[in-house]
Amino acid sequence: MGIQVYNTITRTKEPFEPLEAGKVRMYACGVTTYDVCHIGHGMQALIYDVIRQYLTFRGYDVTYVRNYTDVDDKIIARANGLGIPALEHASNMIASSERDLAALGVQPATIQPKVSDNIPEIIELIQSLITRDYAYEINGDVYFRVRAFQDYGRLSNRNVDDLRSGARIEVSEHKQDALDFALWKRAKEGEISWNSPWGPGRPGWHIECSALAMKYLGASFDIHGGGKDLIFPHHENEIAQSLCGTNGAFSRYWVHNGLVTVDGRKMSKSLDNFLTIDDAVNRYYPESIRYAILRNHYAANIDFSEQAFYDAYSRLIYFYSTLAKLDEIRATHAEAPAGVPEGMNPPDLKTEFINAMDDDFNTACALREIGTAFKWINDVMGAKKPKLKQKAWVLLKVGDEIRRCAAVLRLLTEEPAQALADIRDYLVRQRDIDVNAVASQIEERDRARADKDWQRADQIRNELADMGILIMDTPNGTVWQVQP
RNA sequence: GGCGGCGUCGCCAAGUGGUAAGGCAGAAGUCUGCAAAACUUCCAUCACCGGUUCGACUCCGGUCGCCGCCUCCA
Repeated sequence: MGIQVYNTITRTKEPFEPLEAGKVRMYACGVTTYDVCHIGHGMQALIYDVIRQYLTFRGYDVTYVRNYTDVDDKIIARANGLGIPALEHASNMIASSERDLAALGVQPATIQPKVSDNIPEIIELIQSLITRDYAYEINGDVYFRVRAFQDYGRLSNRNVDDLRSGARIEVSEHKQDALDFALWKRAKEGEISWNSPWGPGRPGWHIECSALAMKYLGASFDIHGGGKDLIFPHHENEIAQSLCGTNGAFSRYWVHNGLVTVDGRKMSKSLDNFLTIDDAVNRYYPESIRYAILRNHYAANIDFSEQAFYDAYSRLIYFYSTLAKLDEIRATHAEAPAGVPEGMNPPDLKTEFINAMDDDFNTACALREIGTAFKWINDVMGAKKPKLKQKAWVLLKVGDEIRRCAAVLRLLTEEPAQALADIRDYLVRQRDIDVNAVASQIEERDRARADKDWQRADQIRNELADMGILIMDTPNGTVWQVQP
């Protein structure tokens, strides 16, 4: 059936067909770089990274642009507070954001342009809007004439008269109409500014995304994404500016991700209920955060709780433990036999994965299919029927398929033994567990077991269990994991 | 007030006009010295009330509750 995408502008799921065969051009709104990123930003970045990655997996040549809005009121205010230039502060925050996303395991976009590097393009677009009479200048400010654009409100399903009745529209004596929004803001005392045909100033919000998207992707492109909270006014305004300022169609598909909530409320700086990415990756194994995000559909809000991360740990331990067993098999059964032994029915993971992801990037269903494949491996691995020698090759093949699919989701990319050790370290730190004490307990238990002193051995195991330590006796000795 | 969305098993979470994926937790079993891990089995009728339909959790109307946007926001 091909890829289906839910398009906000039509409020339906549509077949995805890029403008240019084999190529996808996509844009996602990045962050305004005035402060460190919280996991809501991390979730947004991960979602579009995964969408990009999936489209690549499906054979498209993807160009993915994610901007940095590094010129903005809040940046200026914050920088003034710190006593440093606005762009310097923005640059610090960009660096911080890139460190955060790297730590989270999110890959950078193809192009990550900054507003401050693209002022001429912005001015040019504003100029074009003025020429076409969609914008006007007053005292060094330039505003977009909202009522001049017939289709205004189409994305967010609003009509201008409803907006007018809204109580909280900013009043400005300069605007011709309360709905009009700023394209260019005249510089105030001591503010960072650029020269323009309307005097020194800086871009308003919204215009940068239009200019950057069209500069790097063309006046018409395929996908535009962002958080649900940007639908209005940000994306609505982007559409207005872009369509009115050029002859292009701007974005064809509008994708909006859900938000991270805390106790049901949106995570945001203003509510002061945010968890920064930096804190999050220190507290939780980063992949567990990615898992916790991707087990939901991207458009759903996610309410993070400790439980969400424990669930993620359980699954990751299961996944990596299985992969670790496969690694052992690989080490001892390298050769590939002729084919699949009689009676074995390995899952066609790739097909199931594509079916799941084609349906509006349903990562929740994709993870179910990955889980099913793992279960199959464990089932076959534990079975006596085909000898390991015969089935090893098939097991490894399915394992490789799992890793290829999971990699699209930015999951299971680590070396299994290392991942298991790292997960344990995270849990050890979080629970404040004394690793040396655990080790000596286990040694003592091993001695008791060697003496067949089962009572003592079980007593120690129970003590460890009370601390949340799970003991596993394997042919290669006793290993332990922290109960998530 | 306007616009949009949500309410599915104890918890998390998919989904569909034809009698509800998956995960966590729980129960039983296989395995094990005993466990753990792994595997097997069991575990919901989809907020409420109407309507359309042969048939709705899925469509329509209403009620209740929650959330987002309309101001900066991923």
